[in-house]
Amino acid sequence: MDFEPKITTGSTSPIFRQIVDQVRLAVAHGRLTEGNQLPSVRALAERLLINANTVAKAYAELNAAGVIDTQAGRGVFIAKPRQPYSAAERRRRLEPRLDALLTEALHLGFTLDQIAELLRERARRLADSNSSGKSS
Amino acid sequence: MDFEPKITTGSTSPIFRQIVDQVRLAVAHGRLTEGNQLPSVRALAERLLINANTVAKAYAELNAAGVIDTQAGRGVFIAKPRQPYSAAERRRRLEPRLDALLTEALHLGFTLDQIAELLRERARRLADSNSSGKSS
Amino acid sequence: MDFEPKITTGSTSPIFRQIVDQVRLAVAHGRLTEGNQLPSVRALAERLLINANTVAKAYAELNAAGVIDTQAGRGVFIAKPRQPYSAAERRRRLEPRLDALLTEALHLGFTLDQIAELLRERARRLADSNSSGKSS
Amino acid sequence: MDFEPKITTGSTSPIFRQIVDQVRLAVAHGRLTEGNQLPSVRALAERLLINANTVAKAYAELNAAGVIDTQAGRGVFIAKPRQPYSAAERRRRLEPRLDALLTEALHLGFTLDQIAELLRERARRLADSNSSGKSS
DNA sequence: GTGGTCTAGACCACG
DNA sequence: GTGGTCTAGACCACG
Repeated sequence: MDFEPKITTGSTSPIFRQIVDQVRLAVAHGRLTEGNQLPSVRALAERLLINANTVAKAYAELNAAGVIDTQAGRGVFIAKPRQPYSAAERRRRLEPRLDALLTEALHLGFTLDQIAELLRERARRLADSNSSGKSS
Repeated sequence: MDFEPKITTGSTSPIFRQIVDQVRLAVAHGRLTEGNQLPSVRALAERLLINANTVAKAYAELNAAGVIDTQAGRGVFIAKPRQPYSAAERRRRLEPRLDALLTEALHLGFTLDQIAELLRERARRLADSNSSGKSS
Repeated sequence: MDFEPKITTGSTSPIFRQIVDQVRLAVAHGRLTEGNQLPSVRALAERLLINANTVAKAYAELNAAGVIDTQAGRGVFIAKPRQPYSAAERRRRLEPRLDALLTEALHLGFTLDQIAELLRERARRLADSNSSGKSS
Repeated sequence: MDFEPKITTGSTSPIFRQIVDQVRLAVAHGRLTEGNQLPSVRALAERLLINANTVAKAYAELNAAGVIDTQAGRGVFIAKPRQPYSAAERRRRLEPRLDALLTEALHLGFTLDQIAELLRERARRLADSNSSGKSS
């Protein structure tokens, strides 16, 4: 319940998406695991100084994606990890994001090999922070 | 002037972004170099059967990014390449996007090796679709 | 575009769900097929005398489920049929609905065999209305 | 009085509905018959470790449906079975639910035979979980 | 014109 | 107290 997302109001990505991404990241890092309770819609809205509907929208998306279980009247909990999409759908969902990343990285002047190496480096960092609990 | 972007009206990404990305990719791949002329806003809009405002918006973004020079009354040209960012700055800009991609991909159930392989596959496809599409 | 859902404001199921179900049913019946355009968010909201956000919520769910493709600035279209969920996830999603139906039907006094027979009968009706275009 | 519903707090369906459904199923299956006594609101709430209001709400619905008789100061009993609906009325009530289930299932990619098979499987499971769960 | 995001606030269902 | 639905209305992105 001490989950504390940070949002940036003037950012490129919408507030509800920042919440979704941070919950996913926290799950990927192992900071949130099955059964952990998230703050209530209203509590998180107050803490972040945003509208409760915005939090509700983020939670609805996480719910649809099977990341959290929402229990009306009880609260919001991290769900048992599952893999809802078919192999084809998973590729379908990842490819546009890969294309966007590639376009951006190539234009920044990175070569494909550099991008792949950076990717592995970030993945290691992710794995480390996962096992050691927290690192910066 | 024979630059011929391909746009997909039924795509997820906005038309203006497809144009921006394809110009940037062509520059990154060396298919468009300093001084090359691009079609005028109106010419490109007519050829692609899209709204002239959409092309204008794409060109405006490319102008602001220093990728092209719009010379009133003369035409639109690829600008002198500039590398305004230091190596550290380039990494700083790319890393959050890499992290977001990794989180999403790992969440979808892909392994790091699968992600790297898909990345190379998409890079091949992006290069192919851009180089083979020069004539109309 | 002549898609005309009927909603009941005092009903048990929320308005946005009624819209979702009717689009799905129309697709199942073959009355809506790939590429067909749906009314815009605002147009449908005006026609049904409901708030645009309610229609937007229905469309967002259909979008997430891959039933429609939403193109900002262009409109809403029936997507190419696809099967986004894994086999396990499909069962996971169907079972609670089967349980609810069984409970209701058994309490109404139907036997399991009667339920199964009724199910086939409704499926035939669905198939018929699909091939003949429209029936009551 | 040895009626012992099983509730799952982490479930999708509300607790009060789980109680209602289990009483209805037990009646439909003949495991509870006219005159059988159910635990009092408080007793059941304590046994299930849930709020007494939740049990009260379930009993209220069962009362309204004529499934149970609450006799103030005496207890809660299974009512005389009544079959208030004509055959036509029963079908009229079930069909829209069958149609909704079919639409959803076909949309998920199940064939009619698969749906029928799953239906029987769930019916077996519902019967088992109810009959084998009589003692605490 | 199209859809997307967000706020403010009401009302309901569930516990 | 918990989350869910809906309205009314502002503002933004895209074409």
